[in-house]
Amino acid sequence: MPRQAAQPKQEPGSIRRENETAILRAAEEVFAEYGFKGATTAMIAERAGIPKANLHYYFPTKLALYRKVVDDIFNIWLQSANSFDESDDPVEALTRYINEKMDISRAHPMGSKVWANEIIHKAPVIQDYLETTLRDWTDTRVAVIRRWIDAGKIAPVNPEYLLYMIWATTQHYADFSHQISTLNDGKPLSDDQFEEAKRNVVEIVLRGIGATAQPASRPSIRSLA
Amino acid sequence: MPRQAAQPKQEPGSIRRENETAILRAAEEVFAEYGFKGATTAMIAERAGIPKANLHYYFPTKLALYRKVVDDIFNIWLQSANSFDESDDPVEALTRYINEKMDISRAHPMGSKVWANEIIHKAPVIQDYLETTLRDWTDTRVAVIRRWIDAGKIAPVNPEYLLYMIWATTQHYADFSHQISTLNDGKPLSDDQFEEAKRNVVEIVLRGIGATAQPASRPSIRSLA
DNA sequence: GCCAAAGTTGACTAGTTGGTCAAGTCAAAC
DNA sequence: GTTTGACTTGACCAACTAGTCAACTTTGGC
Repeated sequence: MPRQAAQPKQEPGSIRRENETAILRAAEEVFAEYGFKGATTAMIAERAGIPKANLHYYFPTKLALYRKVVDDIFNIWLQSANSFDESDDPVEALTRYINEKMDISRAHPMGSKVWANEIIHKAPVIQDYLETTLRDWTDTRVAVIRRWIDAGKIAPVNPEYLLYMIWATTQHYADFSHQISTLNDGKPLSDDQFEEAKRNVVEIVLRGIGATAQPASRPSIRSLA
Repeated sequence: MPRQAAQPKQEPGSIRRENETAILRAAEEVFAEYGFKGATTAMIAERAGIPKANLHYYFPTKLALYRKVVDDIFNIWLQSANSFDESDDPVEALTRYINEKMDISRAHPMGSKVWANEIIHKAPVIQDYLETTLRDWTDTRVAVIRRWIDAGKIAPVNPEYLLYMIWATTQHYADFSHQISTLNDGKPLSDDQFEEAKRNVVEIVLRGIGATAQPASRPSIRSLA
């Protein structure tokens, strides 16, 4: 409730934290649905239950608020990175990674939409993330996939394009959820349907790269090429 | 050149057609890059090389212009439908369809972005397309895929989720082209790279659904389930 | 050469919106 | 009970932008 006031000495920043959280939550929704330009600070303030002037007390400009939203999203994004690295077996690693990315699409659809919006609009705010963190992350995983190929564990596919397929498909369930709902009789996918979708994605990708369904270590066979 | 004037009787609408085309081309680019709200009619007019007032002579409102852009995009979209139906063999049909969708992503990336923007923003303008044309198109193709499964030509995957994977992956090359470029040393994919990406997508999807690489008619085996 | 219809355009307006500001409120510390 | 610093908020403004308009030009047909 914004109606309370400060305990600056006792619990410094507790009101601040509470209000910032409410604003950020509202901002993520509004930015996702209307884009940066389409969103208004008045909308965000209303959804957060505070006057517009109060929003500007916590976030001096619309752009600063937007940056914070994007920043939070990117950190959630990176959390899915871990799941890729927990195993050196392609079946296990990719199963985990795809499931994790699908779960993020389910749990944070707004964040995914904001991200998609950014990329479509040529990343005016996140270009540095793309060139540094995302770039490094991708390079490392491409190397891992290449090792799997060299070890004969998966078919010789292009690692980048494999990652793009995984990103595209998993994020599609967040970014295009409105289209999916419309094609699903106007109702969002149920939990059961979503689990089925996850299984399908994992299954098609794993079979698609010639990874065995069971995580078994096969003798290393060098692939042609 | 907008500097010419009318031949209303001789070639009725030729200036009109020329200017409308220039405006629509500019509008597609600007709407793709900035979204509906972020785009301004002044930007579009400038890119089309005409004064803003002239733009409003041809398209009374920004929304009317946007609708026309979206309408054109959807028609290009539907053209890829044909490629799905030209064969009843899954390998041939899906190879054709995926390649066609990839080619559209390459040739009309702006259109794809406008479409993605619309869906992310809950389709304020195209909801009727989703509920009618796209819905019908999807239902028909789902039935086709189901027949392939029943005939044992492909593995028993969920047809909807297979289509989503194909849509997501192929459109990713348009919608996320900026991210792809950034990860590709800041340069757009070359023609060779793009062809490789196409081959990878086709290969992974076909293998992923257990379709044989060579279009061969196998004896119809009923799948379990 | 004159007319009508199509096309062109600079200047204007009304509405929207990000951001400011001054006048407050509140509660703990002293 | 007064001070201090955090927080709140209605009213306001400057910038931007979709759309209008009236005066103008161009062109082909007669």
